[in-house]
Amino acid sequence: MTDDLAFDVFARGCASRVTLEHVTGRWGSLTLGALYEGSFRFNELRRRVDGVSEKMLAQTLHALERDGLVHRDAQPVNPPRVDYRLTPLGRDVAERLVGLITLVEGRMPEVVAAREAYDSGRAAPAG
Amino acid sequence: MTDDLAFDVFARGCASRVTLEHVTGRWGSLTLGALYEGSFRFNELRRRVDGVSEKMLAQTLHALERDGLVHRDAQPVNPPRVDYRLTPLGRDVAERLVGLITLVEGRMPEVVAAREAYDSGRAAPAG
DNA sequence: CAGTATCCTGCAGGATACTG
DNA sequence: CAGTATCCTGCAGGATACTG
Repeated sequence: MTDDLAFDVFARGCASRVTLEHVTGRWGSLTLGALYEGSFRFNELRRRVDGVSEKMLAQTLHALERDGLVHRDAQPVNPPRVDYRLTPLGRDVAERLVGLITLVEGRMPEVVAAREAYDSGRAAPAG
Repeated sequence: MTDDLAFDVFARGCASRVTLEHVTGRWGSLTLGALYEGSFRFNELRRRVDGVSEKMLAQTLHALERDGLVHRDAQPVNPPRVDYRLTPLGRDVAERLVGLITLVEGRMPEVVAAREAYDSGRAAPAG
């Protein structure tokens, strides 16, 4: 019974699935990664989050803000100035995310070796 | 300078980006989560990974196997029997993934509260 | 600057049928 | 059982133009 918990928790936990997708999704993870470095304005983020479009960055930031991971600080000046930064919750999440990323990064030699073994096994099967 | 490292590492590290997407993607994360519980056959996994199609499970397992995260054990019997389980590398990655998931799961009350605050702020702005 | 609105397209991924 | 092959569709997400 107990060994089902860890899995069930994210296979069925629908509300958290949505948040998890915001966190681990392509733009979500990159945005959290960028904000882990500090506070940035919208267009600074656009430059940091390589390849993101205006639309997707806006959409991503809304999702993360709504989930309480990112704080949006809009200063009532002209021209507008809006700063984004992680909330304490966002920082905790980003920390774990960066930990996962760092682990995978550090193990890429193993991954690359596995890929080569896999590909050569396929190219010349059974030998 | 040093504060750029953690971010650059995954913004630009293309090879790892691909692996990261396998790990954090919808079916990849669920499959790793399932295999974190133990070893399973193809159709057992289909039942455990809720909502996955044959095609996507096959595709996901290939990617994870090629990355060296999952081991495929095909026994030469009839009818065929194939067991999938995590490699040591896969286990390390799944551990961090489950850690991230567990963190988000545990903090969902905060997320839900943030959403309610966000939504009511939108419904009745400035108040 | 910090976005929103609209249009459009490629491809993730589902459904279905078939195979060793 | 453990897949592969084919067809098809919805929507993620890009491009472009516009706004407070």
